Amino acid sequence: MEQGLNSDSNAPPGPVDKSRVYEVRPLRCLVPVFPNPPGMSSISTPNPSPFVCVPPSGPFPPGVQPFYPFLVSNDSQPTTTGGGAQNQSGNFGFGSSIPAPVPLNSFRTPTPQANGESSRAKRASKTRGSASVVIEDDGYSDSQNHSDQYVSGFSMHVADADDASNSGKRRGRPKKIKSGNGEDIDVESLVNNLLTLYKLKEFDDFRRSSGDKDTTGTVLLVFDLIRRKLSQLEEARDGTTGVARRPDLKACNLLMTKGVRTNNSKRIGHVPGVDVGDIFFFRMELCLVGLHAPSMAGIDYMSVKITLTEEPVAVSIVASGGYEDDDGDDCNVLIYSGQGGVQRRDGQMFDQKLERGNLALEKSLHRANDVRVVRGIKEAGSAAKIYVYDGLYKIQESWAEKNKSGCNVFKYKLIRQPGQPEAFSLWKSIQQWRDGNATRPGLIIPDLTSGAETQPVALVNDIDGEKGPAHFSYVPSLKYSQPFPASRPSSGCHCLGGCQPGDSNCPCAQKNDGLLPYSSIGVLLNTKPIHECGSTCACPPNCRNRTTQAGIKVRLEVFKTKNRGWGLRSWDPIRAGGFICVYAGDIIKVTAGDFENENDDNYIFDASRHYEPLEPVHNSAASKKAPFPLVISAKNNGNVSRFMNHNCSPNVFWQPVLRESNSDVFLHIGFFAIRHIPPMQELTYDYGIPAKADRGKKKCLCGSVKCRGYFF
DNA sequence: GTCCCTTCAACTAC
DNA sequence: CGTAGTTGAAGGGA
Repeated sequence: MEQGLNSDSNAPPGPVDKSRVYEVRPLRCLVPVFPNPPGMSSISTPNPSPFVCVPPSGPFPPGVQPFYPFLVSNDSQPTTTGGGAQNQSGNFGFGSSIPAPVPLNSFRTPTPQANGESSRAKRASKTRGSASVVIEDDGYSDSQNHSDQYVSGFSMHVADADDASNSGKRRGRPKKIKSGNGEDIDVESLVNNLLTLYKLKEFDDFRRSSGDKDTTGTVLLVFDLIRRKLSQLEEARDGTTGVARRPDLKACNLLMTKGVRTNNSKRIGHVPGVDVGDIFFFRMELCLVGLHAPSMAGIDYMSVKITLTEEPVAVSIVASGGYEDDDGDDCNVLIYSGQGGVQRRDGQMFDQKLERGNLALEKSLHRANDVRVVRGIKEAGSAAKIYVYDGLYKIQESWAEKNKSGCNVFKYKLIRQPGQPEAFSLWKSIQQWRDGNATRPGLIIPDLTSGAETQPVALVNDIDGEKGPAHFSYVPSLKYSQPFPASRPSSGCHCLGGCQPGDSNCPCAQKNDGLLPYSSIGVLLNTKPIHECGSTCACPPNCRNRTTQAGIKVRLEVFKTKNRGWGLRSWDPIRAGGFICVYAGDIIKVTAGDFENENDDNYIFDASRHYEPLEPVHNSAASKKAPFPLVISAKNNGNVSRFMNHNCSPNVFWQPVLRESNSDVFLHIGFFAIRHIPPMQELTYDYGIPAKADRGKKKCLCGSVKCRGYFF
């Protein structure tokens, strides 16, 4: 299955260790031994010896000791005299006694029969499905208060969850949600509609077991749509506090029970449809695409049959800072702690055991199979954790050491396999650029906006010697001299603390079908033209219904592409639905009629063009019907969006954003992420096809499989 | 199949 | 902003 251990031509230089023993016979016949004194990390030794396997009775190579750290019972180790690690936790050795062969599964935890009473008590206190809330807030913290008001039709609670006490009774999973006026809102049908829309009804076993980019993309997309919809609906109910609400779990569960998932079967190595560098915002997303199956656990493993016996091997890990891992400078090295050793309830620590994931990692060390690594990143200033698929690693060595509580912890040193795209290391680099600890290579200007935006926008060229794009004036927004006329006069809202999702009296929410179009962190929830608050609204500038007015929130850079001139990309990860920027420039047309691009202006935004429906964006074709003919030129005046290139498979789309005041309507163009966009991935959108598509046609170099071959 | 257990979540409250 | 407390879902294993 996998190549031999030392066949890797890219292995780091160093003497080949002939003492390594690679037994074909089952490992249970071998005893792992460690070359270093117990408790000492081999990282710190000048010439670390590799982990070796020898027969349990010896002979041992010089400097190695038998490793029996966590013996749990005497009967599994008949010849020891010390009675196991509990009695001699400071000493991994065996003094003068040499142990007899012990199967590795002897290290497994004995079944906790003695704890029957406590587990019974735990069981009795556990109720199920009794939360009074089913539809959730958006996954990210909302600094604004929930409204206390009910919104008719959107306030929800679990239909059968009137009993929140610990009665001990188990309840079935509620499938329906009851609105405030007693009307059932069927989440099932909501989900079913989405599945039909995205053709996930006929999800076959092949797609389920083995994915591709389309499949993973669609599954993640529908997950996020459900999650966001649940959030939006829940926000519209009254603000229940003190209830842990997890739309991510519910969205995942809905999909899982319908079999909408991919890469269902575990595998060693890459997962089809997931690229190195792809980012995720929830652990459940890792489950759904088969990158990492456990919903919480850090180590995923599978059983592999070797000749007669089966043994576990690790397939993926999530390194998320849950244990006291060393955070070294080398992004290609990961020191990973084994699992267990801590009681989640009270934080009590005890020795880790060579079982489950730990055993699998140990086996994977010997089998030298690839292990996928997902890095969890906690961004400063953000409560959110982001997961980055960092590609394939191999386990180089393992050892045990004592943690701060004096308990034994397994450690595994993983080495990133060479030849993979930058992923986690890129995040580290960006962090350095941001902190000023390193200069962005190829940096020309730190901020080409000269402070016009809330975030600096770097100008970078690490391709050739060109010093920048042709001159233009940076303007952060669209300046109207002549707004569009409103069909009916609009009065602003009176939401002094900002528009709240539960406020049925807010006229701005009403314009958006009663639901605010943005989540609390500015993620777009709608697929219709957005009605934002305008100048006659009383809400403050940080109102969430002014998301596109608040300016750019991500750190962007304008960079020289290889073959498509200048482009735009982001240092920050961008969530699906996340706001990026508006299209700024000069309005050159606000009246009906065909627009003729007579000056071969390459910086035209034309809302009246035809746009192919974006499969990933629900109802995108309908939403692209801008209510007014708007043509913007960013040739002389513009913002970052003038650098966004065309792509036939874009990762950004635009939405009409309407801001009304009295009898005036100001139409703006907001750009949002179609899917999660990792840092430094070029931001592109579909330029669309003008009504007169006979001139100005340009050769498209987007390189996507769906490339039309040209753009305008 | 069921039930129980474990688990580098994600949230809210203080 | 740290952390303590709360509620969890999936999958392994018995």
